Amino acid sequence: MAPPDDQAAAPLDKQDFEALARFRFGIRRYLRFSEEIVRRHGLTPQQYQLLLALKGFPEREWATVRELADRLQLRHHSVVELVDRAQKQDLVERAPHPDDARAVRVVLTAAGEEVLGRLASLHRAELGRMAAVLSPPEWHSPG
Amino acid sequence: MAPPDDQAAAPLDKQDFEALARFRFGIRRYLRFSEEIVRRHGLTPQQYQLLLALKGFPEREWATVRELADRLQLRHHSVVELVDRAQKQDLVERAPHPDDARAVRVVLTAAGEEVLGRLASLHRAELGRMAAVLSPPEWHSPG
DNA sequence: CGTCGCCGTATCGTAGTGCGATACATCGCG
DNA sequence: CGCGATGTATCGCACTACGATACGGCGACG
Repeated sequence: MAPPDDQAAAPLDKQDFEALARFRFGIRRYLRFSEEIVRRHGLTPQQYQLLLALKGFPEREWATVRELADRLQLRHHSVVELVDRAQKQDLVERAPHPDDARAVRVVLTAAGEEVLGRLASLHRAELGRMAAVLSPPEWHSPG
Repeated sequence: MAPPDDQAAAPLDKQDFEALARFRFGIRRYLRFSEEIVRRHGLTPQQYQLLLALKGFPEREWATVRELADRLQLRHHSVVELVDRAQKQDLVERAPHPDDARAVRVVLTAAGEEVLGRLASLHRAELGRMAAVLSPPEWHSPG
């Protein structure tokens, strides 16, 4: 009789909107921080994401273009261009895929590894500081 | 003698990189979800953020251009253009500021209010589902 | 009560980047 | 060994955030 506990149906009150807005604000602030610090080191935000996705790839430390497209939530050819630019800056390089001649292994260069180390460290620190704002809101609903 | 407990100094291990990457992946997935659903309703992601920032503004439900620039982490004139586009679609409108003739009150229209309600509801639901992936990582550090 | 520095808003041209459409090579299956 | 499926690359385009700049109201000071 009471509607199912699916929150999607219930209308939002002012508090909900504020929570949603605050969370989005948190994300923006984090990305903004990231962008600034990353640019200071000579890369674009996307390039940092690329490097991080490689180094942080489960099991290995490289990935194919297609895998990256999934992890970065981009189209394949957007990743191609991203890799092109990063390669031009000697952050990553392409290596042949052992099993599939169509695919490409994108791997970090020494230089890429180095910058990433520094940047990731700074990000970890900032994340610790921002944890409160960045945590997704808890709904005061299902009391 | 042991370095201070400031994490920024300690080098990251594979697990840290994976955690960082997973979190960024979560953000991307959420923004991606948001973008898709928002576009399906005829707005751009930025427009949704604008509406949400207005409706979710602490205390009131409107804001000046400058305040929005802070909340959206954009430059003032980027917000101007964003408001221009949103106004053209009848999502928001400009009203004079009671106390300061330089400033502008940006307010939601009825149409804007309506779409926002539906979109915010969907976002709240998705946030519930994604909470696990979206939570900032806890560092296994100071063990 | 007029002038001047300051702040908020708006305009213009530009650069970066993600996308759709398309092309091409390789894989694997019958 | 041909053919659809899959992975990568190319081209042109559109969107949007930005820096530089301009304009107008504001408040303070003499």
